[in-house]
Amino acid sequence: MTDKRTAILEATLTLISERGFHNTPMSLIAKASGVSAGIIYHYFANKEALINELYKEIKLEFLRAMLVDYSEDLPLKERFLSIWHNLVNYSLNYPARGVFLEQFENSPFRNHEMDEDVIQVTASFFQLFQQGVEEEVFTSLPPLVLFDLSFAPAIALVKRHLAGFVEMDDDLMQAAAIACWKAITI
Amino acid sequence: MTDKRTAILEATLTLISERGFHNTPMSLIAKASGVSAGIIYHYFANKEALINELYKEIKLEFLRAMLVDYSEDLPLKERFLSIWHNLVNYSLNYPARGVFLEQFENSPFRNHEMDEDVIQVTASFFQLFQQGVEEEVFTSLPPLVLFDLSFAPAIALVKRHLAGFVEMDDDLMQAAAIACWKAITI
DNA sequence: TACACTAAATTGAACGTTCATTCAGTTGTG
DNA sequence: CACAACTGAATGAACGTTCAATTTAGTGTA
Repeated sequence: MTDKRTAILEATLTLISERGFHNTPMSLIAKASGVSAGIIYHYFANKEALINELYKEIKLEFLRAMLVDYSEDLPLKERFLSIWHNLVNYSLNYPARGVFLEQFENSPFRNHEMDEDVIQVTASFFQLFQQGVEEEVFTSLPPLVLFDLSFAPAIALVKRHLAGFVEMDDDLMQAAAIACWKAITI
Repeated sequence: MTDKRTAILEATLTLISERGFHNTPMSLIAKASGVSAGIIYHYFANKEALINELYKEIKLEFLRAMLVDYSEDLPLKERFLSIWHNLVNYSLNYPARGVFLEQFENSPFRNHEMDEDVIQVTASFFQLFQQGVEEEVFTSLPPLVLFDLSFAPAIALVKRHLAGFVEMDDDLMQAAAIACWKAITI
Protein backbone atom coordinates (compact mmCIF):
# COMPACT_ATOMS: atom_id res chain seq x y z
CA MET A 1 0.00 0.00 0.00
CA THR A 2 0.94 3.65 -0.28
CA ASP A 3 1.08 5.58 2.92
CA LYS A 4 -0.12 3.80 6.02
CA ARG A 5 -0.36 6.97 8.03
CA THR A 6 -2.80 8.33 5.48
CA ALA A 7 -4.72 5.07 5.38
CA ILE A 8 -5.10 5.20 9.15
CA LEU A 9 -6.31 8.80 9.09
CA GLU A 10 -8.79 8.08 6.33
CA ALA A 11 -10.21 5.03 8.05
CA THR A 12 -10.48 6.96 11.30
CA LEU A 13 -12.37 9.74 9.55
CA THR A 14 -14.89 7.41 7.97
CA LEU A 15 -15.43 5.30 11.06
CA ILE A 16 -15.76 8.19 13.47
CA SER A 17 -18.14 10.09 11.20
CA GLU A 18 -20.36 7.02 11.07
CA ARG A 19 -19.96 5.65 14.57
CA GLY A 20 -18.64 8.41 16.82
CA PHE A 21 -15.51 8.60 18.93
CA HIS A 22 -16.64 5.98 21.38
CA ASN A 23 -17.72 3.03 19.36
CA THR A 24 -14.74 3.15 17.07
CA PRO A 25 -12.10 1.03 18.76
CA MET A 26 -8.51 1.15 17.64
CA SER A 27 -8.86 -2.46 16.55
CA LEU A 28 -11.53 -1.45 14.06
CA ILE A 29 -9.45 1.42 12.73
CA ALA A 30 -6.62 -1.05 12.24
CA LYS A 31 -8.80 -3.50 10.37
CA ALA A 32 -10.38 -0.82 8.17
CA SER A 33 -7.03 0.63 7.20
CA GLY A 34 -5.48 -2.77 6.57
CA VAL A 35 -2.77 -2.50 9.19
CA SER A 36 -2.09 -4.10 12.52
CA ALA A 37 -3.24 -2.52 15.73
CA GLY A 38 0.29 -1.95 16.92
CA ILE A 39 1.49 0.12 14.00
CA ILE A 40 -0.97 2.91 14.74
CA TYR A 41 1.17 3.66 17.77
CA HIS A 42 4.16 4.01 15.54
CA TYR A 43 2.54 6.93 13.76
CA PHE A 44 0.48 8.43 16.58
CA ALA A 45 1.18 8.61 20.29
CA ASN A 46 -2.30 7.36 21.21
CA LYS A 47 -5.93 7.51 20.20
CA GLU A 48 -6.40 11.08 21.35
CA ALA A 49 -3.37 12.27 19.38
CA LEU A 50 -4.65 10.46 16.31
CA ILE A 51 -8.00 12.18 16.53
CA ASN A 52 -6.47 15.58 17.20
CA GLU A 53 -4.15 15.20 14.25
CA LEU A 54 -7.06 14.18 12.05
CA TYR A 55 -9.00 17.21 13.19
CA LYS A 56 -6.16 19.57 12.39
CA GLU A 57 -5.76 18.20 8.90
CA ILE A 58 -9.45 18.16 8.05
CA LYS A 59 -10.05 21.60 9.49
CA LEU A 60 -7.28 23.06 7.36
CA GLU A 61 -8.48 21.26 4.26
CA PHE A 62 -11.99 22.53 4.91
CA LEU A 63 -10.94 26.15 5.32
CA ARG A 64 -8.80 25.95 2.19
CA ALA A 65 -11.71 24.49 0.26
CA MET A 66 -13.76 27.54 1.24
CA LEU A 67 -11.12 29.74 -0.40
CA VAL A 68 -10.86 27.95 -3.75
CA ASP A 69 -10.86 30.55 -6.55
CA TYR A 70 -10.76 33.29 -3.93
CA SER A 71 -9.02 36.51 -4.80
CA GLU A 72 -8.92 39.84 -3.02
CA ASP A 73 -9.21 41.50 -6.42
CA LEU A 74 -12.81 40.36 -6.80
CA PRO A 75 -15.69 42.53 -5.55
CA LEU A 76 -16.86 41.90 -1.99
CA LYS A 77 -20.11 40.25 -2.95
CA GLU A 78 -18.49 37.86 -5.38
CA ARG A 79 -15.94 36.85 -2.79
CA PHE A 80 -18.63 36.31 -0.21
CA LEU A 81 -20.78 34.19 -2.48
CA SER A 82 -17.79 32.18 -3.67
CA ILE A 83 -16.87 31.24 -0.11
CA TRP A 84 -20.46 30.46 0.74
CA HIS A 85 -20.95 28.14 -2.21
CA ASN A 86 -17.57 26.50 -1.72
CA LEU A 87 -18.48 25.73 1.87
CA VAL A 88 -21.77 24.13 0.95
CA ASN A 89 -20.46 22.23 -2.06
CA TYR A 90 -17.53 20.83 -0.15
CA SER A 91 -19.76 19.76 2.73
CA LEU A 92 -22.13 18.06 0.33
CA ASN A 93 -19.35 16.36 -1.63
CA TYR A 94 -17.43 15.18 1.44
CA PRO A 95 -20.10 14.70 4.06
CA ALA A 96 -17.89 12.62 6.34
CA ARG A 97 -15.55 15.57 6.74
CA GLY A 98 -18.26 17.99 7.77
CA VAL A 99 -19.84 15.46 10.09
CA PHE A 100 -16.50 14.75 11.73
CA LEU A 101 -15.71 18.44 12.20
CA GLU A 102 -19.08 19.18 13.75
CA GLN A 103 -18.84 16.17 16.00
CA PHE A 104 -15.36 17.11 17.14
CA GLU A 105 -16.03 20.80 17.62
CA ASN A 106 -19.11 20.09 19.72
CA SER A 107 -17.34 17.58 21.93
CA PRO A 108 -15.27 18.22 25.05
CA PHE A 109 -12.32 16.87 23.06
CA ARG A 110 -12.09 20.28 21.55
CA ASN A 111 -9.01 22.33 22.07
CA HIS A 112 -9.59 25.96 21.16
CA GLU A 113 -6.01 26.71 20.16
CA MET A 114 -5.43 27.21 16.46
CA ASP A 115 -2.16 26.28 14.87
CA GLU A 116 -0.23 28.50 12.52
CA ASP A 117 -1.64 27.16 9.25
CA VAL A 118 -5.22 27.71 10.37
CA ILE A 119 -4.51 31.24 11.61
CA GLN A 120 -2.97 32.06 8.26
CA VAL A 121 -5.92 30.80 6.25
CA THR A 122 -8.37 32.47 8.61
CA ALA A 123 -6.75 35.81 7.87
CA SER A 124 -8.50 35.93 4.51
CA PHE A 125 -11.92 35.79 6.14
CA PHE A 126 -10.85 38.39 8.64
CA GLN A 127 -9.70 40.68 5.86
CA LEU A 128 -12.90 40.22 3.89
CA PHE A 129 -15.15 41.21 6.79
CA GLN A 130 -12.90 44.01 7.92
CA GLN A 131 -12.88 45.52 4.46
CA GLY A 132 -16.65 45.23 4.25
CA VAL A 133 -17.04 47.12 7.52
CA GLU A 134 -14.56 49.81 6.47
CA GLU A 135 -16.33 50.34 3.18
CA GLU A 136 -19.60 50.56 5.07
CA VAL A 137 -21.07 47.68 3.13
CA PHE A 138 -21.29 45.40 6.20
CA THR A 139 -22.81 46.14 9.57
CA SER A 140 -20.14 47.21 12.04
CA LEU A 141 -19.66 44.01 14.02
CA PRO A 142 -16.65 41.90 15.01
CA PRO A 143 -15.39 39.70 12.14
CA LEU A 144 -16.20 36.51 14.03
CA VAL A 145 -19.79 37.64 14.43
CA LEU A 146 -20.08 38.44 10.74
CA PHE A 147 -18.52 35.05 10.04
CA ASP A 148 -21.18 33.22 12.04
CA LEU A 149 -24.02 35.28 10.60
CA SER A 150 -22.70 34.36 7.16
CA PHE A 151 -21.88 30.69 7.48
CA ALA A 152 -23.66 29.13 10.43
CA PRO A 153 -26.88 28.86 8.39
CA ALA A 154 -24.93 27.22 5.54
CA ILE A 155 -23.70 24.46 7.82
CA ALA A 156 -27.12 24.05 9.38
CA LEU A 157 -28.74 23.70 5.96
CA VAL A 158 -26.26 21.05 4.86
CA LYS A 159 -27.12 19.08 7.98
CA ARG A 160 -30.82 19.36 7.15
CA HIS A 161 -30.09 18.13 3.65
CA LEU A 162 -28.04 15.17 4.85
CA ALA A 163 -30.79 14.29 7.30
CA GLY A 164 -33.29 14.36 4.44
CA PHE A 165 -35.40 17.23 5.71
CA VAL A 166 -34.51 19.74 3.03
CA GLU A 167 -33.67 19.23 -0.62
CA MET A 168 -30.62 21.35 -1.31
CA ASP A 169 -30.65 22.33 -4.97
CA ASP A 170 -29.07 25.25 -6.80
CA ASP A 171 -32.07 27.52 -6.28
CA LEU A 172 -32.10 26.97 -2.55
CA MET A 173 -28.35 27.47 -2.31
CA GLN A 174 -28.64 30.71 -4.22
CA ALA A 175 -31.51 31.99 -2.10
CA ALA A 176 -29.90 31.03 1.20
CA ALA A 177 -26.57 32.59 0.23
CA ILE A 178 -28.30 35.85 -0.63
CA ALA A 179 -30.20 35.73 2.65
CA CYS A 180 -26.90 35.51 4.55
CA TRP A 181 -25.51 38.36 2.49
CA LYS A 182 -28.52 40.44 3.43
CA ALA A 183 -27.94 39.62 7.09
CA ILE A 184 -24.55 41.28 7.22
CA THR A 185 -25.03 44.19 4.79
CA ILE A 186 -26.28 47.58 5.91
CA MET B 1 -33.43 13.30 48.40
CA THR B 2 -36.50 14.03 46.37
CA ASP B 3 -36.74 12.29 43.03
CA LYS B 4 -33.89 9.96 42.19
CA ARG B 5 -34.84 9.78 38.56
CA THR B 6 -34.45 13.53 38.28
CA ALA B 7 -31.19 13.46 40.22
CA ILE B 8 -29.83 10.88 37.79
CA LEU B 9 -30.88 12.92 34.76
CA GLU B 10 -29.38 16.11 36.18
CA ALA B 11 -26.10 14.47 37.03
CA THR B 12 -25.95 12.89 33.58
CA LEU B 13 -26.55 16.25 31.96
CA THR B 14 -23.78 17.99 33.87
CA LEU B 15 -21.26 15.20 33.47
CA ILE B 16 -21.86 14.63 29.78
CA SER B 17 -21.76 18.33 28.96
CA GLU B 18 -18.38 18.55 30.69
CA ARG B 19 -16.86 15.19 29.78
CA GLY B 20 -18.70 13.79 26.77
CA PHE B 21 -20.62 10.54 26.34
CA HIS B 22 -17.54 8.38 26.53
CA ASN B 23 -15.70 9.39 29.63
CA THR B 24 -18.81 9.52 31.75
CA PRO B 25 -19.20 6.03 33.17
CA MET B 26 -22.38 4.95 34.84
CA SER B 27 -20.45 4.63 38.11
CA LEU B 28 -19.68 8.35 37.98
CA ILE B 29 -23.28 9.22 37.23
CA ALA B 30 -24.27 7.12 40.22
CA LYS B 31 -21.81 8.85 42.51
CA ALA B 32 -22.72 12.34 41.29
CA SER B 33 -26.42 11.73 41.78
CA GLY B 34 -25.97 10.09 45.17
CA VAL B 35 -27.46 6.75 44.24
CA SER B 36 -26.11 3.28 43.73
CA ALA B 37 -25.09 2.13 40.28
CA GLY B 38 -27.77 -0.52 40.24
CA ILE B 39 -30.74 1.75 40.76
CA ILE B 40 -30.11 3.58 37.50
CA TYR B 41 -31.27 0.41 35.79
CA HIS B 42 -34.49 0.56 37.74
CA TYR B 43 -35.34 3.86 36.06
CA PHE B 44 -33.68 3.41 32.69
CA ALA B 45 -33.18 0.32 30.57
CA ASN B 46 -29.51 1.09 29.90
CA LYS B 47 -27.08 3.90 29.31
CA GLU B 48 -28.34 4.63 25.82
CA ALA B 49 -31.94 4.84 26.98
CA LEU B 50 -30.90 7.19 29.77
CA ILE B 51 -29.16 9.52 27.34
CA ASN B 52 -32.02 9.41 24.85
CA GLU B 53 -34.50 10.21 27.58
CA LEU B 54 -32.35 13.08 28.77
CA TYR B 55 -32.17 14.39 25.24
CA LYS B 56 -35.92 14.29 24.79
CA GLU B 57 -36.55 16.19 28.01
CA ILE B 58 -33.89 18.83 27.43
CA LYS B 59 -34.91 19.36 23.83
CA LEU B 60 -38.51 19.93 24.82
CA GLU B 61 -37.52 22.26 27.65
CA PHE B 62 -35.31 24.18 25.25
CA LEU B 63 -38.00 24.62 22.63
CA ARG B 64 -40.49 25.69 25.27
CA ALA B 65 -38.02 28.23 26.62
CA MET B 66 -37.84 29.73 23.15
CA LEU B 67 -41.58 30.30 23.30
CA VAL B 68 -41.80 32.00 26.68
CA ASP B 69 -44.10 35.05 26.40
CA TYR B 70 -44.92 34.03 22.84
CA SER B 71 -48.31 34.89 21.47
CA GLU B 72 -49.69 34.74 17.97
CA ASP B 73 -51.42 38.04 18.64
CA LEU B 74 -48.10 39.91 18.65
CA PRO B 75 -46.70 41.36 15.42
CA LEU B 76 -44.36 39.13 13.40
CA LYS B 77 -41.23 41.03 14.23
CA GLU B 78 -41.90 41.08 17.95
CA ARG B 79 -42.55 37.36 17.93
CA PHE B 80 -39.38 36.73 16.00
CA LEU B 81 -37.22 38.84 18.28
CA SER B 82 -38.77 37.35 21.38
CA ILE B 83 -37.89 33.83 20.25
CA TRP B 84 -34.40 34.90 19.24
CA HIS B 85 -33.65 36.51 22.57
CA ASN B 86 -35.21 33.68 24.53
CA LEU B 87 -32.99 31.21 22.71
CA VAL B 88 -29.82 33.14 23.45
CA ASN B 89 -30.71 33.98 27.03
CA TYR B 90 -31.62 30.40 27.82
CA SER B 91 -28.41 29.10 26.26
CA LEU B 92 -26.37 31.59 28.24
CA ASN B 93 -28.18 30.90 31.49
CA TYR B 94 -28.09 27.12 31.14
CA PRO B 95 -24.96 26.45 29.13
CA ALA B 96 -24.82 22.76 30.01
CA ARG B 97 -28.14 22.25 28.29
CA GLY B 98 -27.06 23.87 25.05
CA VAL B 99 -23.74 22.08 25.10
CA PHE B 100 -25.44 18.76 25.66
CA LEU B 101 -27.96 19.31 22.89
CA GLU B 102 -25.29 20.30 20.38
CA GLN B 103 -23.13 17.36 21.37
CA PHE B 104 -26.01 14.94 21.05
CA GLU B 105 -27.37 16.31 17.81
CA ASN B 106 -23.97 16.17 16.17
CA SER B 107 -23.27 12.62 17.27
CA PRO B 108 -24.29 9.37 15.59
CA PHE B 109 -26.44 8.74 18.64
CA ARG B 110 -28.95 11.00 17.05
CA ASN B 111 -32.29 9.66 16.14
CA HIS B 112 -34.15 11.97 13.79
CA GLU B 113 -37.62 10.98 14.88
CA MET B 114 -39.48 13.61 16.88
CA ASP B 115 -41.95 12.66 19.53
CA GLU B 116 -45.39 14.13 19.85
CA ASP B 117 -44.56 16.88 22.35
CA VAL B 118 -41.79 18.22 20.21
CA ILE B 119 -43.89 18.22 17.05
CA GLN B 120 -46.57 20.15 18.88
CA VAL B 121 -44.20 22.83 20.13
CA THR B 122 -42.51 23.04 16.75
CA ALA B 123 -45.84 23.91 15.17
CA SER B 124 -45.57 27.44 16.56
CA PHE B 125 -42.36 28.05 14.66
CA PHE B 126 -43.87 26.54 11.57
CA GLN B 127 -46.87 28.85 11.86
CA LEU B 128 -44.74 31.93 12.38
CA PHE B 129 -42.66 31.37 9.26
CA GLN B 130 -45.62 30.30 7.17
CA GLN B 131 -47.52 33.42 8.10
CA GLY B 132 -44.50 35.57 7.29
CA VAL B 133 -44.25 34.02 3.86
CA GLU B 134 -47.98 34.43 3.21
CA GLU B 135 -47.89 38.06 4.24
CA GLU B 136 -44.90 38.53 1.94
CA VAL B 137 -42.76 39.74 4.80
CA PHE B 138 -40.42 36.75 4.61
CA THR B 139 -38.62 35.34 1.61
CA SER B 140 -40.52 32.40 0.15
CA LEU B 141 -38.51 29.48 1.52
CA PRO B 142 -39.39 26.31 3.43
CA PRO B 143 -40.03 26.93 7.17
CA LEU B 144 -37.04 24.80 8.16
CA VAL B 145 -34.75 26.92 5.99
CA LEU B 146 -36.11 30.12 7.50
CA PHE B 147 -35.64 28.55 10.91
CA ASP B 148 -31.96 27.86 10.29
CA LEU B 149 -31.35 31.27 8.75
CA SER B 150 -32.91 32.78 11.85
CA PHE B 151 -31.41 30.73 14.65
CA ALA B 152 -28.25 28.94 13.53
CA PRO B 153 -26.25 32.15 13.97
CA ALA B 154 -27.72 32.61 17.44
CA ILE B 155 -26.44 29.22 18.54
CA ALA B 156 -23.08 29.80 16.89
CA LEU B 157 -22.67 33.12 18.68
CA VAL B 158 -23.46 31.60 22.06
CA LYS B 159 -20.74 29.02 21.43
CA ARG B 160 -18.28 31.80 20.59
CA HIS B 161 -19.23 33.57 23.79
CA LEU B 162 -18.81 30.46 25.93
CA ALA B 163 -15.44 29.82 24.28
CA GLY B 164 -14.42 33.35 25.17
CA PHE B 165 -13.99 34.65 21.63
CA VAL B 166 -16.89 37.06 21.63
CA GLU B 167 -18.37 39.15 24.41
CA MET B 168 -22.11 38.75 24.16
CA ASP B 169 -23.75 41.87 25.59
CA ASP B 170 -27.15 43.42 24.98
CA ASP B 171 -25.94 45.53 22.08
CA LEU B 172 -24.47 42.56 20.26
CA MET B 173 -27.58 40.48 20.88
CA GLN B 174 -29.74 43.23 19.52
CA ALA B 175 -27.58 43.72 16.43
CA ALA B 176 -27.29 40.01 15.69
CA ALA B 177 -31.02 39.45 16.10
CA ILE B 178 -31.76 42.26 13.65
CA ALA B 179 -29.22 40.81 11.22
CA CYS B 180 -31.09 37.49 11.27
CA TRP B 181 -34.36 39.28 10.78
CA LYS B 182 -32.90 41.01 7.73
CA ALA B 183 -31.77 37.65 6.38
CA ILE B 184 -35.29 36.29 6.10
CA THR B 185 -37.25 39.43 5.22
CA ILE B 186 -37.82 40.53 1.66
C1' DT C 1 26.06 -9.86 -8.09
C1' DA C 2 25.96 -11.75 -3.64
C1' DC C 3 26.22 -11.22 1.06
C1' DA C 4 26.24 -8.95 5.69
C1' DC C 5 24.65 -5.72 8.74
C1' DT C 6 21.42 -2.19 10.66
C1' DA C 7 17.52 0.38 11.51
C1' DA C 8 12.91 1.09 10.67
C1' DA C 9 8.45 -0.81 9.85
C1' DT C 10 5.19 -4.10 11.12
C1' DT C 11 2.73 -7.84 13.44
C1' DG C 12 -0.67 -9.64 16.69
C1' DA C 13 -1.03 -12.01 20.99
C1' DA C 14 -1.10 -10.62 25.70
C1' DC C 15 -1.87 -7.36 29.57
C1' DG C 16 -4.20 -4.66 32.63
C1' DT C 17 -7.84 -1.62 33.12
C1' DT C 18 -12.30 0.21 32.66
C1' DC C 19 -16.88 -0.17 32.14
C1' DA C 20 -21.93 -1.44 31.53
C1' DT C 21 -24.78 -4.48 33.47
C1' DT C 22 -26.55 -8.06 36.77
C1' DC C 23 -28.46 -9.95 40.87
C1' DA C 24 -28.69 -11.87 45.51
C1' DG C 25 -29.65 -9.70 49.33
C1' DT C 26 -31.28 -5.56 52.31
C1' DT C 27 -34.09 -1.72 53.53
C1' DG C 28 -38.20 1.04 53.44
C1' DT C 29 -43.34 1.46 53.05
C1' DG C 30 -48.26 0.83 53.21
C1' DC D 1 -46.57 -9.50 55.13
C1' DA D 2 -45.86 -8.08 50.43
C1' DC D 3 -43.93 -5.31 47.18
C1' DA D 4 -41.18 -1.75 45.51
C1' DA D 5 -36.94 0.75 46.15
C1' DC D 6 -32.36 0.23 46.68
C1' DT D 7 -27.43 -1.47 47.41
C1' DG D 8 -22.78 -2.56 45.80
C1' DA D 9 -19.82 -6.38 44.96
C1' DA D 10 -19.23 -9.51 41.18
C1' DT D 11 -19.10 -10.63 36.21
C1' DG D 12 -17.69 -10.73 31.75
C1' DA D 13 -16.79 -8.27 27.74
C1' DA D 14 -14.42 -4.62 25.34
C1' DC D 15 -10.86 -1.71 24.82
C1' DG D 16 -6.34 1.03 24.59
C1' DT D 17 -1.81 0.06 24.74
C1' DT D 18 2.57 -2.67 24.96
C1' DC D 19 6.26 -5.42 23.32
C1' DA D 20 8.95 -9.49 21.88
C1' DA D 21 9.47 -11.26 17.61
C1' DT D 22 9.55 -10.91 12.52
C1' DT D 23 9.84 -8.75 8.10
C1' DT D 24 11.31 -5.17 4.98
C1' DA D 25 14.30 -1.67 3.10
C1' DG D 26 18.53 0.55 2.81
C1' DT D 27 23.52 0.72 2.82
C1' DG D 28 28.00 -0.80 2.74
C1' DT D 29 31.58 -4.56 1.39
C1' DA D 30 34.07 -7.86 -1.36
